[in-house]
Amino acid sequence: MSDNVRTYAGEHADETEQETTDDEEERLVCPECGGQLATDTEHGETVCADCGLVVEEGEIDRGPEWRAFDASEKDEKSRVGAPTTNMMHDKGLSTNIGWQDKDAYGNSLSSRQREKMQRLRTWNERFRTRDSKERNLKQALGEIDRMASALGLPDNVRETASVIYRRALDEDLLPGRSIEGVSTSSLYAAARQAGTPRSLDEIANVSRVEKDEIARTYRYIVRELKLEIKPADPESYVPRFASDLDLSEEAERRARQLLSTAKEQGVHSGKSPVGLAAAAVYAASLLTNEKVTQSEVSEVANISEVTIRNRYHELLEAEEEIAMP
DNA sequence: ATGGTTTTTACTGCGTC
DNA sequence: GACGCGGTAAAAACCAT
Repeated sequence: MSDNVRTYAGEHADETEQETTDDEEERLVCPECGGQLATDTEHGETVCADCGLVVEEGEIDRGPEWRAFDASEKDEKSRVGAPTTNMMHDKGLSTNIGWQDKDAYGNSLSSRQREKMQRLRTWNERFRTRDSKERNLKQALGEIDRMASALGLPDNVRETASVIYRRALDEDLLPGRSIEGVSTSSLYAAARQAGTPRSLDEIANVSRVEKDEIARTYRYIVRELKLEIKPADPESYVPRFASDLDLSEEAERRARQLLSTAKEQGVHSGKSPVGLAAAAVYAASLLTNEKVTQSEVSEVANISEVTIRNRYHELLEAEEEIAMP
C-alpha cells in the first residue's frame, strides 16, 4: 500500500487538480460559502452552485418579459426563436422539412413557393426544439422529485439537482444519454454538493437506471459542467447513521472526533468514506457504552462487517498514536 | 488487458449469555 | 446452542496504467 494520498475514486471521480492549482488562475469562488460559482446564461446571473447566492445579475435577461396563460397566447406573444445552438436532442425522431427546394416529384419550386417553404422550415424548427426541451425538462424534474423523496433529501438538494440538470440541458449534454440517467446523476451530484451524500447504491436503488450508467453519466456531467465536488467527507455520513441507530449526541461527537484524528494521520486515504464512517460510528458506540452490533451498523451503512472491523481497528490505532507519540 | 488495492463472501474458532 | 466478535483466504469489484 502506497502511503501517500490516494483517492477512493468510487465515491469521487475527479480530483486530479486538488492541491496543485492553488492560486494560479483566480477561480470564481463564492464569498458566502467558498463554493464554486456557475453562470446561468438563461437569466444572466452568476450564482453559487453551493449556496445559491446570486453574485451578479441582470446583465442580459434572455427570458421573455411576458407571461402566457395558455397555448394560443403563447403563440401570439412569443416572438423569439430557438436558442442558437441545438443539436439533435430529440434523436431526430420529429418531423423536419427538407432543405432542397423540390416538391414530392422532384420538380423545382417557384420562387414564391420557395419563400413559403423557407418560412415553414424556420417555424418548424422553432417549435420542434422549444417544445422538446420543455417536455424533457418536465419529465426530468418529476423524476428528480420522486427520487429525492424516496431518499429523504431536503428541498435545497432538489433545487440544486434541477439547476444542474438545466445546465446539462443548456449545454447539450443530453443527446446520447437517457433523461433518467442524467437526472439521477444530477441528484447524486447535488446531494454530495449539499453535504448530505447518498451512496451510489442507495441512488441506484431508487433510480430506473443501472449503477454503472449512473456512475458513467455522473463523471461525464461533472467533467463537462466543471462542477467541483469535493471527495465525500466521511463525517457527512455520521449523523444519518447515528440517528438510524438511535445513538446519543455524545456518540456522534466521538465518531466525528475519531474521523478527524484519523484524517490527520492520513489513515483514511484510498478507503471508502462510507466504510470509515460506519466504523467510526461503531467504535463510538463502544466508547460510550451504547450497544450496537457490527451487523446493525453494516445494515444501515450498507457495508460489510469485515470492512467495519478493519477500519475501526485502524481508527483506534490512529487515536492511540496521537495520544502518545 | 493488466496489476495493485480494497471490499465482499464464506468459513472457522473463541468466549459469553 | 445462539450470538457477537475476530481472523483468514479466496473471489469480486474497482481504479489506474
